[in-house]
Amino acid sequence: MTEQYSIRELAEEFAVTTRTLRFYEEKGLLEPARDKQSRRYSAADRTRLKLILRGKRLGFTLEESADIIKMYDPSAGNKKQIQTLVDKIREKSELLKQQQKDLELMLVDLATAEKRCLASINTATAKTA
Amino acid sequence: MTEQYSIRELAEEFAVTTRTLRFYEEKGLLEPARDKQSRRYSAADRTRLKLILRGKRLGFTLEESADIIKMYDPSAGNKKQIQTLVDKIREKSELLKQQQKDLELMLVDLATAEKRCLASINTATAKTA
DNA sequence: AGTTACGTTGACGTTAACGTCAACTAGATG
DNA sequence: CATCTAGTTGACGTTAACGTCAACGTAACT
Repeated sequence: MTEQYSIRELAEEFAVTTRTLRFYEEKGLLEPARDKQSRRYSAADRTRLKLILRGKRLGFTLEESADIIKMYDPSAGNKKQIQTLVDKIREKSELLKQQQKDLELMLVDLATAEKRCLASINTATAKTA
Repeated sequence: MTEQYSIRELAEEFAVTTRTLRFYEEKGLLEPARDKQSRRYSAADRTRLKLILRGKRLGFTLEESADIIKMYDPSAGNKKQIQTLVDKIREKSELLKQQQKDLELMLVDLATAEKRCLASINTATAKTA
């Protein structure tokens, strides 16, 4: 069957515009086949889109997402290229760990802030009551 | 004592440019005092900058960071405003949790990719040896 | 007085990631 | 046949977050 998707199907599924999908193609992040004129997206394209959007949610640029996606490609170049990739992966991991720390801190802060807000509401209500 | 910082001191400490600090001020994120002409940053300004940069690392826009910083302000408005803030906090928390999931997934993926790369290097070395 | 260091306010330039037309094609349908 | 409904390719517009001058102030050395 090798599932196929029209540009609109894929766009709707991931809540992006068709313009976005064409833009990603321009940037070399997607390479859909063609049915005459129209683009036909494969399951692989769908996966790549998923990875791109996950990268976006984490604040990666498209170029960075492209790099990350390349890491999934088993046909990576020669020894030096591979080593470079490994180094990049290590860098990314460090960054991600930092982000996790930041996230935890912020979650704690937000929880504290929420408690303060709720307390403030109660006080206000008590006063008015 | 109430520590004070010049624009350059603060910029260097956080590895940003002075332009960035002035830009944040334009956007209402910082409000340094003035010594004649020059800006004098307080410990509070320093903390806000820290929060802004933490937000940046997590992919928040400056406006979003501004909102988050407001949550730290105990003098938050009336009941409705406070409730709105609480709602925002909840939304943020959900987003952050999603990010954590994304991060974990990506870290797993990167680890797998690294193993593949290393294996690939070994194979290549074995061949050449 | 000259220059060196640090600061200031405009104001225009830049990049990423799309948005938003316009003008066109190709197939399906009343 | 006309008119939807998807799709296409330009090409210019937009926003955020600064970068990059230019032209100037001031305070301290030397």
